[in-house]
Amino acid sequence: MDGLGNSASIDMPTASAHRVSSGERIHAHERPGRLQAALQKRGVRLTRQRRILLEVMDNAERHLDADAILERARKLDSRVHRVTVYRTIDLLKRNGLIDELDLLHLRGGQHFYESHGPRDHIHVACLKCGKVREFESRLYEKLKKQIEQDCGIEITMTRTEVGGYCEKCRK
Amino acid sequence: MDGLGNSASIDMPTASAHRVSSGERIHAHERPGRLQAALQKRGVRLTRQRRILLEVMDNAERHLDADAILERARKLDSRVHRVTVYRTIDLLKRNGLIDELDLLHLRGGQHFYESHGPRDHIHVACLKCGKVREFESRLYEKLKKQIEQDCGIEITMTRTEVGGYCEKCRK
DNA sequence: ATAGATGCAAATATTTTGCCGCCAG
DNA sequence: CTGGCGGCAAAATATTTGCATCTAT
Repeated sequence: MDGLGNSASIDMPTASAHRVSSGERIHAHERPGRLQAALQKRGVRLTRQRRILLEVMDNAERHLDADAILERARKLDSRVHRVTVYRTIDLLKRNGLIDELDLLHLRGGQHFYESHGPRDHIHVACLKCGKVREFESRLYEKLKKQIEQDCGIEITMTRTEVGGYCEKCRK
Repeated sequence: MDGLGNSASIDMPTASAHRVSSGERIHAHERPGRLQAALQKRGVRLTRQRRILLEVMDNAERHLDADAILERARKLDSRVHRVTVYRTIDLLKRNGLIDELDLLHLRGGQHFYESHGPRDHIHVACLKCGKVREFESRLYEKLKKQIEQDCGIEITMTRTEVGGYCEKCRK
């Protein structure tokens, strides 16, 4: 049941941060921190709170919003301020290191972030149970090429979010 | 320069509402109002303010946010309240008559709305000049079918937003 | 030493809610 | 007539900004 599409079931964000850890293939960054390395290479100043925030985002197994990031960061070091979370998110966005998602605003108006790897993917959400999974497809890559050609645009970011009812929730 | 892809250049939302009126093919609802007709058929009560709001949305040549809708509505009848705009948007969403877009939050956190026709389309935005155009493609339809199959989901809504730099802005 | 980062408080921006009087059907 | 609808004020949610202080380099 997959073929082209990769998948990773991910729980919807909740205030109570608990991982589902669906095991393998979450993404692929472990100890040193991809984000931290990237910023360092760009000569960005690495402060105590940045290190913590980057670690949180690097190790997140699901899409976190600002609030969830803050919560996790504070478990590591309570001296992290909410404003710093927003400023760090902004820094990472400006450097093109993370993607901002809305996940169809299933639970409010906030944004979710993911440290984006090399491959684009689609977010597929069940409107009933809230599960979100990621999906990659060659067709998607083809579609983007078509858009670039036909619209004469050079694409730098994409966001595809699909909502519907999953197998379980249809029964 | 088109083929599969339909296109319609649309200005980015601005406080000062002025239409670009790129002429033909904006969508396809004129006088009586597709939205109004749809609600009437469903037996929804049609109040003075609803009629106005539906007219505004039916005749919009570009994607409007709540504020722009209010502004236009007030030009027709100043007795329309902001809260009513939100409640009407909610009504239309619940009835599946409009789509909610973020347009990549090019200008803030607000949402944009469009009275959706039968065909899904992709929103392609230039990150520099802010122009948004719509794009339809058979490939997109195929992709959705693939997602339904591979993810076992029954898709009820999709949102694809693409950002990049258009021909003019690359020069 | 110093440019840039953080903390704190307050401001913004956007959307939602409670309550009560009003109007479309 | 009456139940849903709209107005108003206030709350809620999400994010940003000004300014003084601190710190990584």
